[in-house]
Amino acid sequence: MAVKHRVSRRSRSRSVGISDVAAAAGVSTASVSRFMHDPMRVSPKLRDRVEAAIKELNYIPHRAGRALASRQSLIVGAIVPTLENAIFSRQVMTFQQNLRDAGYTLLLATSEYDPELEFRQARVMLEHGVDALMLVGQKRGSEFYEMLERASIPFITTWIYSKNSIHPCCGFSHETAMKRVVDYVVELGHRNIGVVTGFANVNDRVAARLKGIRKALKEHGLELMRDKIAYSEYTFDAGGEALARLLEKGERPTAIVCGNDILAAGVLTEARKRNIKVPEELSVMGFGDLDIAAQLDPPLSTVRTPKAEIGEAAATYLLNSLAGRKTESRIEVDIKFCWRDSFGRASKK
Amino acid sequence: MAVKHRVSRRSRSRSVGISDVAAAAGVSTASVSRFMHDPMRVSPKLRDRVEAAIKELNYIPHRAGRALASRQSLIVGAIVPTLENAIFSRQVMTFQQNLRDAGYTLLLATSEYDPELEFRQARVMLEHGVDALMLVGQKRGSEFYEMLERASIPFITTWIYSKNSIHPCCGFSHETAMKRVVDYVVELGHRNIGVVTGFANVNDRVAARLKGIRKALKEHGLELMRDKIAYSEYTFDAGGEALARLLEKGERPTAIVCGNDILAAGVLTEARKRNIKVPEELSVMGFGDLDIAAQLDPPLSTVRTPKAEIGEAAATYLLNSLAGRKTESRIEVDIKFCWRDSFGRASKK
DNA sequence: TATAGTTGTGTAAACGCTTACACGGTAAAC
DNA sequence: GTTTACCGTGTAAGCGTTTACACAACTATA
Repeated sequence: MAVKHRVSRRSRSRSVGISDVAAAAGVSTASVSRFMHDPMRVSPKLRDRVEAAIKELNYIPHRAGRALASRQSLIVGAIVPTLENAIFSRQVMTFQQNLRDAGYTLLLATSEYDPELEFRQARVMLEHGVDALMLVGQKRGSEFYEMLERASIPFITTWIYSKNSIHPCCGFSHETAMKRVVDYVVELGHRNIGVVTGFANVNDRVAARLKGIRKALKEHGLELMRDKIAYSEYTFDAGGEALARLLEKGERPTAIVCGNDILAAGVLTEARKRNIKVPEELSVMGFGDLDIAAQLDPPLSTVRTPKAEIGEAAATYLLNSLAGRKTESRIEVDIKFCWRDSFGRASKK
Repeated sequence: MAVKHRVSRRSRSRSVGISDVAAAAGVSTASVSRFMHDPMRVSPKLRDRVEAAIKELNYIPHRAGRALASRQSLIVGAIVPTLENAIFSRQVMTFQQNLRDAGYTLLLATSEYDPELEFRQARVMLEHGVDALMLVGQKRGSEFYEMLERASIPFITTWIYSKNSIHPCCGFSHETAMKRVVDYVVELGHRNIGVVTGFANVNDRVAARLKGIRKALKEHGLELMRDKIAYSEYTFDAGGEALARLLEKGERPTAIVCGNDILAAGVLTEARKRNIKVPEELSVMGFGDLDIAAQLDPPLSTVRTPKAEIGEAAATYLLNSLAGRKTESRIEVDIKFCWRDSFGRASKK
């Protein structure tokens, strides 16, 4: 004969729940739930009553409850190295917009190029029950992919493409891109080429670009000497310093190929400081095509990468997977070579 | 005599839950829960068994369950207008890092400067049960703030500051900042000043800056004529076009004050295109101090805003509130005026 | 008129956690 | 040797949803 009486056991105030709405409208919670998902599934009479009750109570459904019961959170995760690089912030923005239009919300984390941190963040995302996950690059330990496997959620790796990639991917071949750049650079008469790049050990895209450079040079009977490579952080100043280091050693290159536009801009500034004429004495090539590239003086030659397209394609792939639609899991996007004034023929000595 | 037997009613496979771990370790779910939160609260023997079971089963706790039971999601939301503007991406990045270090995860949305969209996104965030929320600016309908009030979660508005702000805020006074800029501009001899700015109707910061400009001019007996203002989208090209419009009308200004660095960069490019010498014939002032400002030619004068600091302070405020610590809810950050080569004395005719 | 669908609704179990409360066992205090 | 306190653990209710199932009230069909 135990009379169950509800005691507020917590200090925190109970919020308005579906059962309150149901009570107020004089219907069952099931009906309210059905109304929330598709108002047309309930009778007009009931519809009005529920609608009124919801308004009256300022009811806001709680998705944690839904997530638990329906086993989907309507949250999608993304982990990118940083938002300071515009290529990623652009990608994330587009990604988010596409998710939102499909009713999903974005859970975002940055890895700061730290694999361990990336792993921890991915775990947290799984704890939050993300329905899908977007990542950057593919280089990570097997335990990472095993974890994703166990969670059995769709995921995609971005800024990377290979037609026989094991994992879903969306991007382009950095190796091929850079090879084509260097092919053309050599064609323009450059033989002494310097490289300013990010650190290859933490980043598979950097490594792939270097590989492309080496490959192109080799085909032309050239070689990339160790002292022609300057590794650098992704900042303007570091880019400038990298050029400085390159200039200290041996004969001055006639062309500098950079890992991204930030570095290239730094190189440009440093060259100006040193009164080295670009492109007459030194040609400079960027990578990525940030919006600023065309605003620099001289306008920077670079490789245009479709940041927004990658974000959108990644979202589309994941949404398709979630909806059970079959889609291509290896998506190649187009890049475009933008030859602007910062790059010219090799100066004849 | 109804024997309850568990039937898998769903196609989706049940994931490993706390009760599985409890069963495997031969303890109660309560103990597992206690272990998860503070391993030292359970005996060593139990600790080992639970630990083993967790590893064995690859148990990943499900935060939706926790959120429901404990009434906190460990998620914090942020809504910014866009990530394309580096000031916001920088802010968001720092915000996220600080949250992460405190065990929270970031739910991110963009409003695209659309109040209605911002409202919808905020609602979704509340549905997701965010524990706190970061916003940009203060201009929004009362129903927005009422909704937050009802949810009774801490929130903060950023990029805005006033010592008698109703809402918690973190930023600086755009009005004062711009007034000081223009005070100095006038001091440098400029009388004919053009303004290139974003659209004021959607954005309280833009409006405040314009107010500051007007105030400064008025104090010096000057007035901002309508045909000296060019409204523009936040892109390089639009900034250039805005300058073009300004130049079409009346006497050419000796100085252009811009609402942000993107616009200023566009102005710089357009001036170069037109062979207008900066700063000899035309001085240009930006706002915000993006990293690129110093890389432009000539280096852009601008107002340095502490993007990262705002993100961090916002996170700190919210985390303090969540922890029940008292903190200042109106946070003013410092700005700095960077006078570089793009700005000089007014040319004497 | 009897039968088979169809439609709309309610009931109640489940989702994976947390936590108030109860309880037994050991240690400390008397 | 009793009393008191504390500590570690288990029990079970509850957090706010969804959804399988049952069932009643219709409508269409034979």
